[in-house]
Amino acid sequence: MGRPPCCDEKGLKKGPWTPEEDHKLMNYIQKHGHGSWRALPELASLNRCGKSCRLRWTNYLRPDIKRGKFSKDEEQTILQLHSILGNKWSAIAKNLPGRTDNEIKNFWNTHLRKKLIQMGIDPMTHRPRTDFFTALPQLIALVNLHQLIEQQHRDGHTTMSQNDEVQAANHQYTQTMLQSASSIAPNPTAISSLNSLNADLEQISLLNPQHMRSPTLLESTGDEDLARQVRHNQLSSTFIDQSVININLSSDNNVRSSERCHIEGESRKRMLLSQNSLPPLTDMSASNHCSAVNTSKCGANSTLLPSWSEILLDEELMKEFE
DNA sequence: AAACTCCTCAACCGCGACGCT
DNA sequence: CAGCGTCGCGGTTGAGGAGTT
Repeated sequence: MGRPPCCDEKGLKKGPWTPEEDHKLMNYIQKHGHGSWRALPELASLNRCGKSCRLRWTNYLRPDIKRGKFSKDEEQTILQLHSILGNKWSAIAKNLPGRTDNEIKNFWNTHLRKKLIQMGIDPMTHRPRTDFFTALPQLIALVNLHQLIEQQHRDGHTTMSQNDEVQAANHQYTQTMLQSASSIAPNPTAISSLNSLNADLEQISLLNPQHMRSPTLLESTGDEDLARQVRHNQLSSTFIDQSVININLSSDNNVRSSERCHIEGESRKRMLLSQNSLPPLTDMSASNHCSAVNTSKCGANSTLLPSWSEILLDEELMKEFE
């Protein structure tokens, strides 16, 4: 059986709308309202199907549509709502006045999704990806870079530059990632290659004990920039460790959820980070306390634990935390 | 300048939900 | 309750513009 595509009947026009068609549709709806979309094309003298008219109106011609680039605030709202609602574009659009579900969907697919992937965050779960093997080339490049720095060091540079120290801090982070990856490696070959890489890293660390300094110690000796970098890396290491041991914080989150709904978004994020409390790595869509229903009660910006994407894509917050 | 690739976004398609009879 | 019509949603496509070689 199956339903015939609506535009196939009567040879109705498809494809891009002309200014004349737009004008007809706008005029008709402004005078009469859209009424039945099915009946509208004939009444408005348009050789289009009702569906096409509805889409053109809701996504393009509606007078309250906001066009142009998405602001940082809008971006953060989309991230937050997507972490709760998933691909419920129309529900997300309800919290962004003037934006259509189609526009948000396009923005997500062309910008935000890619951005999250680049940052190592799974765009569906909003959690750091645990498939470390896809990141191995970058890790190896980091090791190579470090070896280059080592070489320079041995060649007579007795003090490390700021950049060297930052690289060293990155190295410490890399090492933690590799240790974590080893423990979840899916097969013996992968474990072996990771162990070998990790052994190399340990060698490098032994040669350069500064790399393993604590941020507190670094601060006390005046290396505040490096201390910040190390702290940043330790934050990253923390979530990787969490992923490995798969801590399920969902029940705890459920208890605290209603309180969190009342805390304003930004201060909430800062508070959580200052307490060294991080979002869970398990699936939030299932564990999350503030469902779509609660979202409407609490408002778009103050409902939930921040997701990883919210934290990591909030440039201001990350600057502060570093 | 031409050819090619990549990216964006308007529009389409198919399906499920819902309301009416 | 079943059948039908309509609407709205989410996934996907492809035209055309932008950028690169």
